[in-house]
Amino acid sequence: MGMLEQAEGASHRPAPVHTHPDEVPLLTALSALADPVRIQLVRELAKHPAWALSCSNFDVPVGRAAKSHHFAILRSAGLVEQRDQGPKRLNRLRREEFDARFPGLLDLTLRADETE
Amino acid sequence: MGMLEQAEGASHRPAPVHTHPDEVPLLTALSALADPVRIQLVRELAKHPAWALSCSNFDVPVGRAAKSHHFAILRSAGLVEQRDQGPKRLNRLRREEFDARFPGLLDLTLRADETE
DNA sequence: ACCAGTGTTCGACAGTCATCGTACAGTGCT
DNA sequence: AGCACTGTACGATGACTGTCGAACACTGGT
Repeated sequence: MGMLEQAEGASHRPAPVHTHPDEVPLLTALSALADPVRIQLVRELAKHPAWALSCSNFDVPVGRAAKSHHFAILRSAGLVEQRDQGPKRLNRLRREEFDARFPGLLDLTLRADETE
Repeated sequence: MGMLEQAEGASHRPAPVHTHPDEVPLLTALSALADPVRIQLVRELAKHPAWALSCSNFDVPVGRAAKSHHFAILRSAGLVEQRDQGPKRLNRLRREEFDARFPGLLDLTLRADETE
């Protein structure tokens, strides 16, 4: 069985739980971005094309457990979408959708911050 | 004894410490707004003209001590300016200055939030 | 079938934060 | 002088949160 199957691969892994930005309260969005590690994740994510990076590709000064935790928060805030491909979990920044819900907030986060 | 007298009548009270929005890191601004009580304070402040409200005029479900703490955080985030008048401490939302530093963030906070 | 790589979950821990009650300090008024 | 009002400072407390280590689960290749 070595066929190029992408639709029904009998994935025995629970799909990541997502929340659409439209269903995210403002407080949740602000809390998600009010963390240095998560800001770094979002910024690095924005520097690459969608689905280009898996979780392990991010260079943040925390272990895998904490990294997984941060991605869960970013998902529940409607900031990141994840898709499983093989053993990896590819990420995509939800630019348009999030910007439609919270106009300017993502641009603000991505912009170079002189006063840091 | 005092020779360092202020111009206006000898205020023996320490003036509130302010931080200009230009000197506020993004993380500090987001953290300041990532709190339900402070969001409420900012919104209520925006509904009245500048210097119209003293701290005790705000109807938030916390005691005076916590309220004072929240105002200190809002000051240090460049969101609120305070001025003493008599026993009261009048407040003003730093709309223009904060919006120049973090464009759109204040509008985002003040806008009615359907998904709450 | 084993194994290396990837990511999640669990328990535990330390640090931070929001809150309270109380005490304290100014201000203005009588 | 007192007194009422306003706001801050302090200490304590409970809750939340970011972090880790270890165990676990899944995938794909050897």
